[in-house]
Amino acid sequence: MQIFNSYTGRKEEFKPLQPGVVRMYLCGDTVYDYCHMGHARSKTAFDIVRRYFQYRGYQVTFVRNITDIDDNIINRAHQNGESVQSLTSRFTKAMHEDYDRLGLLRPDFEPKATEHVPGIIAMIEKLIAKGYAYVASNGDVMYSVSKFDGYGKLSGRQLSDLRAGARVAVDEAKRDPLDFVLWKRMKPGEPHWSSPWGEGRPGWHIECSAMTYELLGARFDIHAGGMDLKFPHHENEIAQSCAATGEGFANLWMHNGFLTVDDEKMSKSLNNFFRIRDVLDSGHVRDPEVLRFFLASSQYRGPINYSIAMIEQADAALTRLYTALRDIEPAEGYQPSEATRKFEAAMDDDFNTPEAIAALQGLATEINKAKGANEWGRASALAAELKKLGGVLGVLYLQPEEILRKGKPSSLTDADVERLIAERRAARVAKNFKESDRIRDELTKAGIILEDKPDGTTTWRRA
RNA sequence: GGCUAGGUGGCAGAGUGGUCAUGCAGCGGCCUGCAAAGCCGUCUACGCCGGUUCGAUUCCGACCCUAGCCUCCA
Repeated sequence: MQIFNSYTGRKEEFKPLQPGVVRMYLCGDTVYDYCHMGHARSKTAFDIVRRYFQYRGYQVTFVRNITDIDDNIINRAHQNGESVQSLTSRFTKAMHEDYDRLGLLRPDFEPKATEHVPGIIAMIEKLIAKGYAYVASNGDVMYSVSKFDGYGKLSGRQLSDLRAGARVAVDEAKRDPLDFVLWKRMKPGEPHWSSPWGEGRPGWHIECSAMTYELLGARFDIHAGGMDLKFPHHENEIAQSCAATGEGFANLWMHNGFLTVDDEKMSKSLNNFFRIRDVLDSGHVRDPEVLRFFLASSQYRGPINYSIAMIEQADAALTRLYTALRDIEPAEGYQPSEATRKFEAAMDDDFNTPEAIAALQGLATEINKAKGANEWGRASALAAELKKLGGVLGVLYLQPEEILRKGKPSSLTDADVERLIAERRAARVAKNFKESDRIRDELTKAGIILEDKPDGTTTWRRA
């Protein structure tokens, strides 16, 4: 398997630290609001990575953290007039609901920053002891960026460039404008923990370093997250972890590209964001699988532009796959066809999901041909293969009829549809095509698409 | 300004030094009472300018454009 390593800037052959085992860490969310489509993009991308490793026979340990203490959380809780704890537990629950709907596998470990404060403190102590950190004049503990030789390597920056580009006013307490906070001294009314530097709370970057160390050890295979985390978050993690342990850190860095809206980054600060739940409940998404399929339709490192039109394209493509699976019982076992080879070759090449999907679509064509030729055994074997490969992308889990009969809100219930189809059938038997076409028009207007089969029966689906 | 990605046909989106992505949409055909679904076929694509080459969308160089990061952010 070739994977693009953000740290070296090129594709590399994947070599796990331990044969047959993949240990990976994905930066999770700060739980102070509902998850948006950008979160969905990142989480889905690495859910597919995880599933593919599993498909390839690796034993995967997947860690995704929850940031449940930071400035945004404290501010939001204050605005809402609720406790930090109440806010974070509310949005953690909402996050799980959204991610479950998207079919994301739950992480093996989902550490919370507030539950790892002792580990965080221990790591900061180590950094101070080794001379990488200092207590600033305002009582905060800072990381001294200039002490760490490799600083800037991940994001391809020089310290001098960073200093020149720094737009923030120099903080008096910092020895260097690029130094960042490891431990924040307590402010009145904020959650706090005891530490050797007095009451306070952890900075954002240190939690990931501490939690990866506790759950995965000093060295692990993959550290993943969104592009925007590359600098400064991941750069800082590297500085913290490498300095503290002296053993190195993640073997490989993976960063997903952004989800854009109107070709602009979607983000909280631009106020152009779509929540996952709002999109799923918008009436444009037949089933959350459509959203997953949409997200898988472009390679994880590139941008993906969100719009209703794109969702509809994904819906059409997914409908085609499910249509192929209709009326066949997937075989128990099967001999992998050329499609599996293509799928694996695509996924082996840095998780090229669009090309992998092309392999799925080729399989759908083969199934349809087999059906047309009445080769049901072959169709059944291919269907099993299609479902298996779809499962790696997290799609094609549903019964075809089930998903095809979901659709936009309609004035007709399933029972109404069945009744009208029966009436139409009677008219057709009587060769009263004027009447049968009238009924079909009525159904079409209600968003119901009919498909007559050679045996006289009719199947239907919603547009 | 610095750094990093990227510019492919109506839309989305892979890929490749010299026959094919794929899906949707369009067009023609088969099938159908007619449709739908399906199958077959089809459609002047590779930002601009140079260079290397027998041959470049694919390699090299310049340029233009877009997005992202440099500040919380998936």
